[in-house]
Amino acid sequence: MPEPFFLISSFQLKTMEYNPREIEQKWQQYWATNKTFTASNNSELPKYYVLDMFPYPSGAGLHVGHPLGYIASDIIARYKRLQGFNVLHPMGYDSFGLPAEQYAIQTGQHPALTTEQNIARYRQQLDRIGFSFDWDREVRTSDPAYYRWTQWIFIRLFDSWYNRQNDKAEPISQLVSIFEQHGFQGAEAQVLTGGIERDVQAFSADEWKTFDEKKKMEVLMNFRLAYLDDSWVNWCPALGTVLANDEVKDGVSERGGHPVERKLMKQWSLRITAYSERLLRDLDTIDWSDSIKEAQRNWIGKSEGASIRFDLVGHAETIEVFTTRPDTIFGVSFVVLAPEHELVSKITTSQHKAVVENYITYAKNRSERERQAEVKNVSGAFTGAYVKHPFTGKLVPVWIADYVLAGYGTGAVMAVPCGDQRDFVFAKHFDLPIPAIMEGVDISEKADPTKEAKLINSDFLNGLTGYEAIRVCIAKIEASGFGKGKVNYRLRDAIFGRQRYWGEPIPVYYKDGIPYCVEENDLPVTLPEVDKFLPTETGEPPLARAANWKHQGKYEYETTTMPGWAGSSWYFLRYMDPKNQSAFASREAMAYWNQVDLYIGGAEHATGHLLYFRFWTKFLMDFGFIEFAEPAKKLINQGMIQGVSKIVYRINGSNKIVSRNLRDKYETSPIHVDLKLADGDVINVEELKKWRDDFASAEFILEEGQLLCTSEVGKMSKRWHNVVNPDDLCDSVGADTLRLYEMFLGPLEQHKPWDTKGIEGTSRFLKKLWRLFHNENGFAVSDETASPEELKALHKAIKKVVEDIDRYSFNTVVSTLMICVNELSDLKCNKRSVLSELVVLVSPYAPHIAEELWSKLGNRNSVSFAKLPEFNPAFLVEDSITYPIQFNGKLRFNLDLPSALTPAEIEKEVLANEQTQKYLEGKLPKKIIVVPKRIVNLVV
RNA sequence: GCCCGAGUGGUGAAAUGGUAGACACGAGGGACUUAAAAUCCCUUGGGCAGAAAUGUCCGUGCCGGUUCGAGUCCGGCCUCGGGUACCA
Repeated sequence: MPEPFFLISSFQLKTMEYNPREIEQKWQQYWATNKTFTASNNSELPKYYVLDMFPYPSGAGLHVGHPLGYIASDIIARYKRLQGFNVLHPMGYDSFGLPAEQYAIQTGQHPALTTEQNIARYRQQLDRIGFSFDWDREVRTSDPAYYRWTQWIFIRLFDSWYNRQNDKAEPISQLVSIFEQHGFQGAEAQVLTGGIERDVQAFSADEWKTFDEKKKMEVLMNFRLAYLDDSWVNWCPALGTVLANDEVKDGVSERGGHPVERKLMKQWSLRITAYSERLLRDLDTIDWSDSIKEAQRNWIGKSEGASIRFDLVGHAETIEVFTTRPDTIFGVSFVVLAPEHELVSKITTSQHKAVVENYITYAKNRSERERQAEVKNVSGAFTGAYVKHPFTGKLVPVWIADYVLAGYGTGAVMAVPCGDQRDFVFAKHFDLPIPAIMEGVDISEKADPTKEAKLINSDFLNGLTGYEAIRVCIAKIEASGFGKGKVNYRLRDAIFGRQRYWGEPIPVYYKDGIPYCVEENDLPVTLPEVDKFLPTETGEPPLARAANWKHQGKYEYETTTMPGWAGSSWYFLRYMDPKNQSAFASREAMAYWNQVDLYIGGAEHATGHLLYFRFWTKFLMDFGFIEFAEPAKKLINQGMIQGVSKIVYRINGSNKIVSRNLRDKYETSPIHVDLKLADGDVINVEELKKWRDDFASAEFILEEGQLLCTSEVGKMSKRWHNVVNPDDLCDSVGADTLRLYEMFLGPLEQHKPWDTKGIEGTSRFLKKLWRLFHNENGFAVSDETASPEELKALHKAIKKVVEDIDRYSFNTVVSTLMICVNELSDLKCNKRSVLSELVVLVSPYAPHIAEELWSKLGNRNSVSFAKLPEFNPAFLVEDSITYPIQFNGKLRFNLDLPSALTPAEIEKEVLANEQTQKYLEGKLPKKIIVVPKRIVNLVV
C-alpha cells in the first residue's frame, strides 16, 4: 500500500529543516571518535594555550552561568586552530573540597564516591555544549596520580629557603652549608615569618655543628618555605577547621557563613611573603584587568617607612615599632602594643596588672566580627611601663589596645595623635597629650595625615615638609643606630593545613616530635580510610581516626590536609603532560607550551587562587623547572550570569495570594516561586497550584484577571527557584543556539541577568543560515561566481569578526554574523565560494551546524582545521560615499559623493549643493572640516 | 572611608573623538494559512507641526570644561554593583 502523500511530503520537509539535535549528536560523536581536539606535544606549529578555571564539581550540576567562560574560551580555541595554531585547550576538576565532605558527614557516603558521580554529571553536561576540550588531558586534583605531584611540590617548598641575596628560593641544603661555614648572624639577617620580622638567635659555625638534629631542624624551620609554626589563624568552630584570609569575608567563613575567631595554633604555612615584592612588581608584566591587579596590590599592601627601637625604662628589651611617618617622631606622645604582644606580660607593672589582664581577656574573647563591627569604640589599657624617646629622651607611656594588630608590622606603633586619626581619637579618649608639630595646622578637631605642612617643635627636622623630613629622619635614625628604613607588606603567609578529610594529605611524618617529609619514592601519601569524616573526640582532624596509618609502620603522619587552593596552584602545568609518571611535567612540554596565553575565570579568585597560582609559578621558576615567572599572560574575568527570581505575595495568616499591585492593602510575605511559572510578570495560576501542595487550595486575588509577580535579580540558585539548566536548552533549541546566545547577551566581563526569551533570536539566525544552503528540494548551492554585493557582505563580516574576536568582543561578533546572513538572505545568495567561507567564520561559535554544512559542501575533513577566510579590502571599495553633512556639529542631510574626491573637491561639492545653501541662509561658513570617507562639518 | 567598575529605548545591548540606539528580544500592524505553528514584510527613544511624505526640537545619571564635533576625553558631583578596611 502506498504511503499517504502528506506523510512523504512532511518527511521531505524534515530533511531540509535544520535539526540541531540530530546534527549535534552526530558531530559530538564524530569529534570523540576521531579525537579531533587532541593536542600534540610535538608540533612544528606555533602554540596557543587557552585555559579555563576548572570547576569544583558540585552536586547541583551546571546552570547556564557556568559555561559562559567555557564558551568564550572554546571560541578562542577554535578560532586559533583556524589560524593555524596548535591549541592546548584542556579541562579538569578541582575535586577536593568542603561540600563533598559536608555531604559525607551528613550521609556517610565517601566523598570520593559523590565526587565521582558529580564529575560524571558535569562531563555529560559539558559534552552536550560541544566544547573542543582535549579530554585525554583531563586532570582531577583528588586523583592520587595528580596529588602525588602536589605533595611533591610541597616537599620542594619544605626543602627550600628564600635567599634574599639572590632574590630567589634555593635548596635548604645550601643554607645548611652556609651555617656550617659561617653560622648565622642573627639580628641583621632577619627572616620572614608570617609577615612579622622575627629574629632567630645568632650562632657561629662551630655552634651549629654542636647542635643536635632536633635543634638543627628547629632552626631550619624558621627558614623553610613550607614551615610549621605557631600562627594566629582564622579558626572556624562550625567547620572545625582553620581558614585562609581570603576564605574569610566580614568575619565569617566564605562557605557557609559561620563565625570565625582568632586562635594561636601550630600550623603548616607557606612563606608567600618572601615573594611579596616580586608578586607586586610582576603585575606590570601581565595583561590582567586593572581591578584584579589593583585588588592584588592592595592585598600585598606594600608600605615604606622605618622601624624604630624605643628603649624600655627598667628593662633590657626594646620595643620596635614600624611607621610610615618617621618625620612625625617628635609628635609621639605614647606607644601602643597589640594585646597579644609578647612583651606585654613582662613590662606591665604590678599596679596595672589587673586592668591589663582584664583588657587582654576582653580583647581575646571578642570575635573578629565584633572587633570589626566596633571599630569606632575606643578601648585600651596602660601598662605602667615607659619607653625613652630616642631623640628627646622624654618618657613615653606604653599602652595596649586592640586597634594595633599583632599580625602586622611589629605589632607595636608609635602614636602620633596630631598626624593619625586613630591615635588622635585614642589620645582624646584617654586624655593623653597631643603635641603640635605642624606649622599652621589646626588639630583641635582631628588629626592631619598630610605631609605638606612644615614641621615645628621637631629639632633637626624643623622647617622641613613631611616629604623632605622622612628621608632626613631615616638617615638620622640609621646613623644613630636605633632603627632603619624598612618596607612592610600587609600580605601574610598562607596557612596551609586544614583540619579536614577531603584534601591532599600533607606528606609529613613525625619522628621524636620532629616533622620530616616523606621520601619522594614513597609518594603519593594516599588518603586513609576512616570510620567517620568527623574530628576525633579529642578534637583532632578526621585523619587521626585512621587505624594503623603510620609511615613505615612506625611514625605518625601529619593529620591535617592541604587547602582547596593547593591543587589549583599548578594544574596548568600538569595539562601540558598529564600522564607523566616521572615528573610533574616534562621540561620539553613546559618549554613548548610555556605560559597560558589566555586564562578565563571568575573575578572572585582575585586574592586567593590567582595569587597562589602566581606564587607557585615563581617558586618553580626559581628551581629552573620552568622558564617563566607568570602563569598567564592574559586574564579575562567573565561576569556572573544572574538569575531572575519571581516573587508572589501571600497575605499573612491566610492562604491567599495577592497580585503585585494590590499587596499594599495587606500584610504580606514574599514567596519565591519557580521561574517557569511566570511569563514576564504574569503568573500562570493553574501551574502555580500544581507547583506546591499548599497552593492547590489557595485563593487568588487578581488584578485585571491576572496574578502579577515582582522580579528580583540575584544569584542563580535552587533556593530561589530560578536555575536555568543548559541541558534543557540543548534539548529545545540546541547547543549552537545556546552558545551564540550566551555570547550575544553582552560583553563577557559584565554581569547580566539571564532571560531565556531572547534565545529565539539566535535560534532564528541559525535557521536562516541553514536556509542559505537549502531550498525546498534540499541542499542546493551554486558554483556560479559571486556578485560584488555578495562578496562585500562576506568580507565586511570577515573584517569585523576577526577584529572583534581579537579584542575579545564576543557579543558583537554574533551581531556581525547575523547582519551577514541577513544580507546574504536578501541577496538570495547560495554561491559555494561565499558560503564556504561563511561556514568557517561561523564555526567557532556554532561548531555543529558548521561541521554539518561543511561536510555537505563536500569537505572530508573537520571544519575545525579549515583555514580562516582572509579579508580582502578590494571587495569593500565603494564608488561613492554617503557623507553626513553637519552644521555646527548637527546633522542636516546626507550627500553621496564619489569616493575618489580629494578633501578640497569635497568641500567644493558640498558648498555647491543647494541644500547647503539653504542651511547657510546666505552666510559664509567660517570653517569647513572634511574628514575623508567619514563626515563633513561646516562651522557657521 | 579608600580602591576598582558601571549608569544609553519597554528589555539585552551597539557605537575604538565623526550620522546615538547597529544587532536582537518584546510589543503593534500586515502577508501566507480553514486555523495554528513556522516563515516573510512594515512600525517601534520622546515632544511638537502635518492627512501624509516630511520637517523640527529634545535626548546617552547630573553640572561644568576641552573640541569644528563628546555616550566616548578632562574636572566636580549623584546613584548602583564589586573589592577592601583600625595595616601604623
